[in-house]
Amino acid sequence: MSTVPEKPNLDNIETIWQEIWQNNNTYAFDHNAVRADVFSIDTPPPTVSGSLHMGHIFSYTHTDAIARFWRMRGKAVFYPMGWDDNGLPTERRVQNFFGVTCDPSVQYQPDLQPPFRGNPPKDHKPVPVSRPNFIELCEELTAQDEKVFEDVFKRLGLSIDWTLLYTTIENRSRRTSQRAFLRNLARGEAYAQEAPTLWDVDFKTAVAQAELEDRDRPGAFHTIVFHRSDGNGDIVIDTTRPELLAACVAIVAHPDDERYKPLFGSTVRTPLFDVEVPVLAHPLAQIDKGTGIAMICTFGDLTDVIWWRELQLPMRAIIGRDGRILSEPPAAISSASAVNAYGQIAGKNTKQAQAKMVELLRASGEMSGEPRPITHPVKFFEKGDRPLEIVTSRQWYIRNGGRDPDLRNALLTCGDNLIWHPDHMRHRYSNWVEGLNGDWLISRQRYFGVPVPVWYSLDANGNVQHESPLVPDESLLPIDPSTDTPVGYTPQQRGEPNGFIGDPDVMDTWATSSMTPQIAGRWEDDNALYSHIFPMDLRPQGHDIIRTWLFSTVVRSHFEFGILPWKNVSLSGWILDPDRKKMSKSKGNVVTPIDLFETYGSDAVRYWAASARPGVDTAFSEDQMKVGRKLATKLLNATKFVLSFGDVDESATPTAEIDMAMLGRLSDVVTEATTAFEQFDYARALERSEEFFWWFCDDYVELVKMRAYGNRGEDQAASARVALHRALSTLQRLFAPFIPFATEEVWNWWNDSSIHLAPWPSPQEVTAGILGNVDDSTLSVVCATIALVRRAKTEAKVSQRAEVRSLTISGDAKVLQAVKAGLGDIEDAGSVNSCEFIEISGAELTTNVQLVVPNA
RNA sequence: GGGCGUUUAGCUCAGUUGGCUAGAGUAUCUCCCUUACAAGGAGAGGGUCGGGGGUUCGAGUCCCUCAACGCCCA
Repeated sequence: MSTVPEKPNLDNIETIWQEIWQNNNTYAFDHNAVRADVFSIDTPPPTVSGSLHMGHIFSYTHTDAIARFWRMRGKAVFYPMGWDDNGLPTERRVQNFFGVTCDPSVQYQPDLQPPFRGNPPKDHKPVPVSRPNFIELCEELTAQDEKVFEDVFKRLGLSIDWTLLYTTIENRSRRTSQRAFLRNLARGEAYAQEAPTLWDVDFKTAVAQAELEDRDRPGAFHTIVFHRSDGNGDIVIDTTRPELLAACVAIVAHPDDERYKPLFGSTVRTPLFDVEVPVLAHPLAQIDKGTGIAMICTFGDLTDVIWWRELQLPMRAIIGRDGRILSEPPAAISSASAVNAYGQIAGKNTKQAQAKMVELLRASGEMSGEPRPITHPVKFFEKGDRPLEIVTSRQWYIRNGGRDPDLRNALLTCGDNLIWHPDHMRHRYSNWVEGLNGDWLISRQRYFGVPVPVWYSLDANGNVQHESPLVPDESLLPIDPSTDTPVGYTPQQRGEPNGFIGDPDVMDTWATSSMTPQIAGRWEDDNALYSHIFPMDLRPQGHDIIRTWLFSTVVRSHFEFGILPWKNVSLSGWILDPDRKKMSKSKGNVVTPIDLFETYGSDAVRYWAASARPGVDTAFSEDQMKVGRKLATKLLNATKFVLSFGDVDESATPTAEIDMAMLGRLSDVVTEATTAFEQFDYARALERSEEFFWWFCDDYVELVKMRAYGNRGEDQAASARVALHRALSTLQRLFAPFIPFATEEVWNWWNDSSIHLAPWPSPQEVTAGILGNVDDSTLSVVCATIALVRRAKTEAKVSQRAEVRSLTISGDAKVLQAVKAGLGDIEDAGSVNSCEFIEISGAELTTNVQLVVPNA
């Protein structure tokens, strides 16, 4: 028994159904389902201190459509959500909100009250709090942000099982991350090393290769005169960083450079600082760059690091972690005038130091000519505002193949074995892995993150014993070495001779995010669950984080389990504004999702997203949302029409050729949509279903409408009605993954349970009971005939309702036979009073329409 | 500099191993209040498939080349 509203509409359906789904646990994962019956998704956890934008709406809709398809296919869908609240963006937000700063040396204080909750005055000096207290404040603040995110995603209609929710900073995530790290450490996959490290002087942290970006910056070549030690003249070199002259350890030219070949092996003295440095050959020196000979400093750029390592040069660092020139000169700078020169740059930032060096070199006559401006690429932290410096420090690394060809090949094979959607995205992965030039630096000199879970013992003199870190038992995780005490020590021994200290650093956010399958699947906390969902079926994500999130997850899974973390990975494209520019806040062209939900409805916004083919950059288009809204409205009205005939014997079989042919076409559509979905091509599934649906409404329904009302007798009506029912049921289910609210609404008019738990339609059920092949050409000819009648009426500028006095149809025998099979429907739909047939052998379908002329 | 992608109607895009006259939506124009739907329907016009070359009986589709745009990496 169906209940159809008098005037169906889409108002408020999001609110209504989202609450019902929540109360009925419609999307609950079945924890008892065995692996073969599960479809598991490694959902990207959005950064909660940011905001949800159209890019999120876009890509999460794609995943949701896929999740809904597999759920209807009978899979237990493991579809968790996570919030990424671990990391720098949250840290900054929390500092600004509460007026605190994190200081790992401070003691934990239970029930700490921050000085402010929002808007601290500008002159407020941040209050230092312990790392555990800081994390508590982060959790308090992110909880608010997370509620907003949750509401948006629910409004969008994501079929998440919210009981599986995780955050990347909560206890469970910290435990998982630390456990994985300790196992990496035990197996030698993680190690600490003192090494030159790219350093952001504002954030005061090391950064990894994956977080770098090149930015073109203005610079200038300065020509500086070095003096040959043997007194036989000078050598002029070009450098963009004269302020690093005091850090110079050698000068270098290309081994084939005839100009400098005779000088290799000799030495020169640096201007001002009078340090003797060798003239060396290395293939990375560029013959055509500047004078072709460069100074090597510790360190101006990554090439300096390579030269320093490969040519085994001494260390003469002059830049500190604050980005300023160190107060003490390197030991090699010894003469009084050299020390004096150094004193004039000590304490300055690099820009000030450069100006001073230029001044000094000019005064001494050791700079030739004026600086020559150039534009060159400079390394930046992707979130940073100043060029990175290179400082030497002790850092933790996880091996990633950057220094080990065997591991690199193994990880390349991992990429080869993944199924990529779209396939060409696999090149992004292999390009990245092939270009790695070092291991993955995971320590960050930050606070709000997962602490590196180790301590170090101190010897009798209080020296740190880095070579033998103290590690906690896994059962104690998560720990914070800044407040927890290692086994065998007392808290009072922290920092004392023969005592201990904690590692002060936290891990990179990717070191935790790379564990999302393990965090969501409760690895080691609930191994039964984990075995049901891992390795996962799908990792959906943006292609911008292939080098970070995707790659790091592959690395961790490779080390811990020796297998890929997922079978499939799908990459969504970018959202472009109508000018085909990438949408971004700074351009001011960002639209708020909630406003669009209000204006067009969630289904309409989803329709726009789902129309975009996998991986393709897509223009933001409100027009497309309007089309989506039309589709949803049309489905409501079509449903109202089909259900208006009352209950239908669902077990009956259509008998009219037209009806059977329509179902034959629909059955093909089901096959195509199913195949497309199985290949993760939701857009194709939608397109095929939609194309059929509009044809169904415009042609088929119009053809059979009068017959369904009973114009041609009860048997004929029954055939049309059962065909309409079957088609409707099928179409509603085909659209369910895309427009979940509207489909649930209409399904609810004639079914008791949720459409989202209904079985995905099969081609067999659509054509059940229809024996033998139905000749589709009958339907084609009938539709073509009625189209010709419509055109005649349009050309005569009369209503489609106008009567046709007589319709003459010509064509060959086959055509006429087809027309006759659907003649009743043609006459009804075209208001045709009488028909004549003219058989012409081999002729195509033609018609002659004689209209009833009004008032004639 | 290396890699990848895109280029089809005014706009947004389909077009699967080469195969009927290259399609859809949208926009534009014309007509129609028609008993599921005017938040609708019927119809029309609109394309040198980025340029050039090649393979083939046949190329939007395959090959070569050039160009523009976009992304990734160095």
